[in-house]
Amino acid sequence: MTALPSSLGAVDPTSDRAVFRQIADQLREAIDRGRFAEGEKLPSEAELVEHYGVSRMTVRNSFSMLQGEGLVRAEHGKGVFVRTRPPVRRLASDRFARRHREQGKSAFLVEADAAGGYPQVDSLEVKEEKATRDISTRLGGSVRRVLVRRRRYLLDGRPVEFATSYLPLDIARGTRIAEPNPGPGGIYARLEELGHRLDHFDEEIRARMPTPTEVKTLQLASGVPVIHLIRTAYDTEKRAVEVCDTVMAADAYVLSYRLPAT
Amino acid sequence: MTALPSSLGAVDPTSDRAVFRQIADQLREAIDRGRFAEGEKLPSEAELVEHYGVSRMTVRNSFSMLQGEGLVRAEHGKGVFVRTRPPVRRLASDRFARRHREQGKSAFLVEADAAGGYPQVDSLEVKEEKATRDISTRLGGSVRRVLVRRRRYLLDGRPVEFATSYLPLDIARGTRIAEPNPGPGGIYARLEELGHRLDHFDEEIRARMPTPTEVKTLQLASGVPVIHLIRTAYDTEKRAVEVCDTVMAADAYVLSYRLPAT
DNA sequence: CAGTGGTCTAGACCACTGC
DNA sequence: CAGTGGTCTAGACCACTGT
Repeated sequence: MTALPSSLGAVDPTSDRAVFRQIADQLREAIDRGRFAEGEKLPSEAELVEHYGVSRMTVRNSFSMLQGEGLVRAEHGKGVFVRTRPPVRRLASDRFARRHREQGKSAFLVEADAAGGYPQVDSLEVKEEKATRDISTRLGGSVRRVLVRRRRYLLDGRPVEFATSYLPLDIARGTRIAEPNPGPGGIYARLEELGHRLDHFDEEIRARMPTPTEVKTLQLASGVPVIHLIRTAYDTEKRAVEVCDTVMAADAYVLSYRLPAT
Repeated sequence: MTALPSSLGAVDPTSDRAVFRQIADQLREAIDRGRFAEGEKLPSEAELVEHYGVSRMTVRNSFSMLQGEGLVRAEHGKGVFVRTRPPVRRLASDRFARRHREQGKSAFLVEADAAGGYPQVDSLEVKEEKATRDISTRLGGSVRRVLVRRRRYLLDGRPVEFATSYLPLDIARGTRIAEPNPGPGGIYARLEELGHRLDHFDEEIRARMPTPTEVKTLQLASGVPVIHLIRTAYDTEKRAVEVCDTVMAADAYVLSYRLPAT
């Protein structure tokens, strides 16, 4: 018996529960009980191999489970660590309020202010494209080509959100919206200046596991889902003037909405 | 060379990209391109072992990746299949509208109507408990004990949602709310009859990987996250009258909200 | 350098499925 | 029964980390 820094028990090879699951159970419980603190290193694979008297694959299989649950992260050459919860951004339902736009603040800045982090925007791309069927439908059905604005948002240097906006060409072409920097208050402020007074936004929310591309772009740890939000902006004439497709690292966000009871 | 039903290529063992990742990439691309349709069986482990000339562990590692991404599911003794997308429930932001309550419909029934599925509720538990700090805070801070209502919702026989409601005892004790079946229109209808006219709801939304308990309760496939929604109901006197903690299978839901632009 | 996790092999036995 | 995935062993070599 090695004297592990923790008090992990033994496994029962005759149990119905697979050995690697038993080991994962014990580690998970130890983490939940605070036996291993956030950011702390778990016993190495070699230590667990010796402690439990199993092969390395079995131990790795256990770690693999815990990674899939988002409980731990492995660092090559260093060890396996209990995942720390990153600071979250709370998206309030007033984040598109006109008073913010009139103060020259874009929605992302409003949120960053609230979170107290340092906001950045990068990998900006602005171009014209053919609208997909879905985007065309959301924009009212008759839109063929759109202005596309892609950008990635970072908070304190960490990528947290990847967003793509689609606007009908007859609205956006040749305006400040078609420039990389749309100016104070963001594109919603520009839309209102162009006479499209905003009435409301519809937001659709899904959650799923990220694609490999999203894992790269958002530098996601394994076991972290993404929140996929599709927002459509409507002006007071009931016209859809923008669709924004956003993918967010789920561990960095809490969305917040207020619903009327009437 | 075996003649696989698909046209999967070869792998480059000298590449920087690990062999099991290359295999996963090829399978993922084949799936994305529709080379394997939804619900279709992928080549067996043995077939891929022979096709790529690698060991079984390497192939299993590839499958493991795709499972983590929610792309495929393995069925013991049958094979590995492309995951089918279940019908989703769209939760509209008017699901708590008074007009529905007045028609005797609970929110879940309203949604099920819209989705066209067959709704069920099971594992109902109603009891009094000590409030956690978090629940107490959400209910205004001074609440010690609460009435707790736990239930699981099923759609067409599949568990999709697990919900727990917390209500202050001075409101709920001795009323129909404390009974397993609260009657037509659900507990919100009873609250209004008791004089707590509802004003609005605040909803907090998170997404994360499920705990092992949630995997069991919701019969979740691997690679499926959960949406965690915490709703607080307020009456017209600004009092929090209920907190509802809901965990949903993310592949079965699209949440939908309308935000004012003002 | 020693210690860590990342990848891979070549087997083995088991449990589940469908014929 | 043959075919499938589930689990496990006992090695091997590699790349990355910190001293």
